[in-house]
Amino acid sequence: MVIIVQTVVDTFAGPVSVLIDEGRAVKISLGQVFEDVPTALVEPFYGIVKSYFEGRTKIIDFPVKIEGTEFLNKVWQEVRKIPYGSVRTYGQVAKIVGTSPRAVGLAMRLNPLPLYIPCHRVIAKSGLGGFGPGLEWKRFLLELEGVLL
DNA sequence: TCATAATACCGGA
DNA sequence: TCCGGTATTATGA
Repeated sequence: MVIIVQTVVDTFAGPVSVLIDEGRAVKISLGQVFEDVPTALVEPFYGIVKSYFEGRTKIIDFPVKIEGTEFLNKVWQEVRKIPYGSVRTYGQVAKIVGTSPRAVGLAMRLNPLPLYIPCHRVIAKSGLGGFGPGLEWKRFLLELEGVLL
C-alpha cells in the first residue's frame, strides 16, 4: 500500500502543492491542486515551502524521490547548486554539464520538483526564457529572491 | 530586428 | 529505431 498525499500551501502567488509519497516529495506543482489526491498538512514540507515564500528560508531541503535519466539527474543536480538570489543562463549550465542549451531547457521542462530544483534561476541569455507553470511564477520567484531584470 | 541552422535529448509510434 | 518537438543560441543580411 503506497501512501500518496498532497500538502497545499497558500502563497501570495497562488496555491503550491507538494505531492508526497511515503515521506518523500515526488512532485511539486505551482498554481495547481491535484483533484484526486487527499490533502493534509505534512511537515516539514508545508513549513519549508511556506517559509520560503515568506522570504525566511533560503535553502529548500527535504526528502525527495526523483527519477530521471542519467542526463536529467546530472542537469538537475547542477541546477540545484545555483545559490538563492542568483541566476545562470541555459548556455552556462549546458557548458558545465557538457551539453547544449536546448537540452538544458528540455531538462528544466521535465523537472518534477520546482523550488527544490530551482529551475526558475535558469534564464535565457537575453530574456527570461520559459517556465512550465507560467512565466508569472518565474517572475514572482525571482522577485522574491531579489533578482531584478 | 528576423530567419535559419546547429544542437542534445526525450517520448511516442 | 525513426521522427517531431523543445523553457536555446550564434550567425548573417
